Amino acid sequence: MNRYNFKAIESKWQNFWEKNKTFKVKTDLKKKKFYCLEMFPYPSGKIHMGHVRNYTIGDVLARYKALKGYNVLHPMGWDSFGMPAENAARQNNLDPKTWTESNIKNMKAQLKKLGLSIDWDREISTCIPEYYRHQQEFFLELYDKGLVYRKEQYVNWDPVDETVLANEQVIDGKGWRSGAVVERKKLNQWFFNISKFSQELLDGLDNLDLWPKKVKTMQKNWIGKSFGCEIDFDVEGELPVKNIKCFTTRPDTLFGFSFLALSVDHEISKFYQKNKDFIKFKQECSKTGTTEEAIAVGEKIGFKTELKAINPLNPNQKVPVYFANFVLMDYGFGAVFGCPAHDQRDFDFAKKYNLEIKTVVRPNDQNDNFKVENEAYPGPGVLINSDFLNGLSAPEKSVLETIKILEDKKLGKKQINFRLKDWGVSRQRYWGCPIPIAYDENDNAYPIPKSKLPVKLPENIDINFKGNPLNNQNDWREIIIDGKKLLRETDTLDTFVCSSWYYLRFCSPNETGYGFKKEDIDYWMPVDQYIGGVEHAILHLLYSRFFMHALSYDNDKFNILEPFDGLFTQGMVCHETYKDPDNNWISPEEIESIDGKKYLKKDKSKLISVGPSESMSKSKKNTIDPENIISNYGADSARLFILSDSPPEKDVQWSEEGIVSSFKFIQKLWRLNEKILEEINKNHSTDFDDQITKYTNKYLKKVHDNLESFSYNKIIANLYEMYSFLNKEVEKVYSRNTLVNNYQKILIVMTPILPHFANECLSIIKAKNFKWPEYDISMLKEETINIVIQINGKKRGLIQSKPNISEEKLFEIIKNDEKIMKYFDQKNIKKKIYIKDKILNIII
RNA sequence: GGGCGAAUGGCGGAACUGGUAGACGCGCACGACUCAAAAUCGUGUUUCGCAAGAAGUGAGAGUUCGAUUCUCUCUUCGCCCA
Repeated sequence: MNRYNFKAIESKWQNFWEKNKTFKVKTDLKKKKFYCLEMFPYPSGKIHMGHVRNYTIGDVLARYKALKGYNVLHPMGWDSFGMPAENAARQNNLDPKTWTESNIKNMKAQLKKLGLSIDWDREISTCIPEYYRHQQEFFLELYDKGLVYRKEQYVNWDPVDETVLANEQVIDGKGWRSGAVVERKKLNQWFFNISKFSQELLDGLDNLDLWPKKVKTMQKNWIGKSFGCEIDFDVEGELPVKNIKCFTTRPDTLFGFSFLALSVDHEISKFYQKNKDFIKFKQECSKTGTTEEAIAVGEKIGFKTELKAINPLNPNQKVPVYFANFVLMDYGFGAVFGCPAHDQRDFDFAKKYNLEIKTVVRPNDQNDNFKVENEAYPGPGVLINSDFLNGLSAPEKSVLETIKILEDKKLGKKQINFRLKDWGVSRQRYWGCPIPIAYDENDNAYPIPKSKLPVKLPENIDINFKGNPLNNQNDWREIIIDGKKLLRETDTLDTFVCSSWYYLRFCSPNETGYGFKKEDIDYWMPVDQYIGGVEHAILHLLYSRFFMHALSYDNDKFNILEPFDGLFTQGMVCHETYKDPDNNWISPEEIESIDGKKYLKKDKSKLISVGPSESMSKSKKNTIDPENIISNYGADSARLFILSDSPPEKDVQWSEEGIVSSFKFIQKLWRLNEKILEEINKNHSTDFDDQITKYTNKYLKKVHDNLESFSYNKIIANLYEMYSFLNKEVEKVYSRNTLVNNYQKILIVMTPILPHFANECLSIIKAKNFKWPEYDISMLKEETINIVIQINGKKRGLIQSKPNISEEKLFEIIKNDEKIMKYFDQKNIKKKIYIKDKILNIII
């Protein structure tokens, strides 16, 4: 008996697929298509277990759909612009391009060893001019449509990386990569007008039935539609200001009004430009970040103006107007009215400046004497101390009612507000897609004519230049357009722009005239199944959706609004963490077990403590290198293990025992294969043929159902069950044809998971041109069924019977069953509940 | 603080629309093979109990003939937002 030689067989099949271009596809209108896409990787150097999981899940689906007869587009590419390349280049004193290219080469070789069914002829890389030139074209298209604009804005500035960070890249007030405390800085930036599509992006979610609910909720919250009211406050004072506009979601709390707060960038600030105290105050404000979190957590500070604001519902009430650090210019109108009793920020502010705190909402279970004391009460309830609004239930009724009153008196109007802000796409970085814009000496922007695209990144730059090396490239910066001497933009595009349309490029990877060919995207788009990590739930997915809206806008030749029909978010790969007595992280490869419980460092020096299983990360050293796993156990073992046990959407625990047992199981399957090959040549009978055919049918149905519902872990369980059935049964003599037929079907449905092993076995039994075997519904009927007998809902027995048995007949059988009859006396039966062929519950 | 989700043996996890809880795997125990070990194969494995039996799906209630599944309250954990 031969041991299964995975090394020889896996490389044999990988070479076969490559040589025959098995997975190469073309646009073919006669065939139904399936576009299976996994999020493309950043070429960081090596693949990690997360990639193995992501691409295995996708590959199972792609191979399944191909066998089902679909024309399957399953491509792979590289999200190859971005900061790590620049950082690595600085460290190793080489250029980002060289570093990136060599990483791609390595990772491609690693991915090939996984045996993925990828059409490598469609490989793309976002950092090459053939890709990003089309991105520049899109940028100019959006520019022409008015969806791109430039404005000066405060940004989150990372002083270490010398770059701008998106709000979501700021974590606890610090840069997500550098960890430096983030500052506020005003810079000229390019923006995509994503907020123009807020409502459309929100509505679109309702039709994405094949997206996880969780992701849709997250996007909904991110877009943040709120319903409220715009109120015009009259003001008095020495400044030439008559009124101030505010947006509020709680106009019903107007009677609790005790101050009005302005953003330091509010136009009224122009009257204070020379006031030293104000300048100092403004500086103080810039120390708090721009995130909503930083504002909520940070201390609330204010600068009192000489203005007084008048309560529109109570003209006798006049309250002070402040500049305050918790008011942002880009939300609402940069002005809010303060109601301390029912908003925590306002409460903190009022406490600090000794302002009135008037309770105007009481919780439903309190009486009208309720008073806010130590913290604001933002919850629902009933309006009190509010004159003609008293008694209204808050917030639903009271908000609507108040808006109506304000509208009638022409003091305000209903308004919808979104939290979603425009997408700042400028990055002060070298390794990104150049923005195709140049400026004259007055800083007027000129788009680079399309005939001059691509704007190529200069090579041979001085990567050690502090800040953005492009600022140092004078030869490159200068450009003459229409006889005018201009200077190029040196900011590059956020890499999220590159990944916002790459799935279109996969449809026509070699098209030179434009980013894609219409007939290709008409055929392939949308992506039928998109698979990736949940960490991209908001940004990447929202930006991609926006990009399609933006391309479709004012364009009758492009009408894709939603790029991803189905979305699946897989869980992370976790591993136990290890520490030595000095509290240093220790990698799993450096330790060994003494008795299965205690661990020592391999040099026997130190006892290791075992920590909780956490998602694999370099910093905690709990990573497992897929390359070692593949060379020790083979790609099929790795695929089998990564799919087994945990459902794909949940985190999976990596364990040494697990991968070893997957490896052993493939060896078992191989021995079974040899056994079957022997049996095929033995005497033939047809006595048992029905039995194996029926079993195979049931198995096919289970695998099919589990494939369709992404329950890949259950397919592995089915596979184990199938093994033990066949291993026991195969020695019964089956007729040759029946055995081969059924075995072939079993092997075919194995190919998505164990492509090398199953294809090898299929070729041994000379199976050719096979398709996905459909199960036969008529063969799924059971001949004997089990009926549970319950007394008062408790299981007391099990009756085997033919299907379709009547209650009377069943009861006749029970009467002769002592084991059941001892539990009750027939005279005491109150009621019998019979669910046909399933259960009989006798109530006594 | 808000939103969403989860909780089932020693562990990962099954259980279709309410109908045999614990499939399958890991681990563990015992047995076979072996001088021995590894590998392999077989048997067993929710808990208590010799057994008959009883209890049992985070806790508590409710609906139901019947609840892991539905409803309410609570606890813990995870993720996202703040």
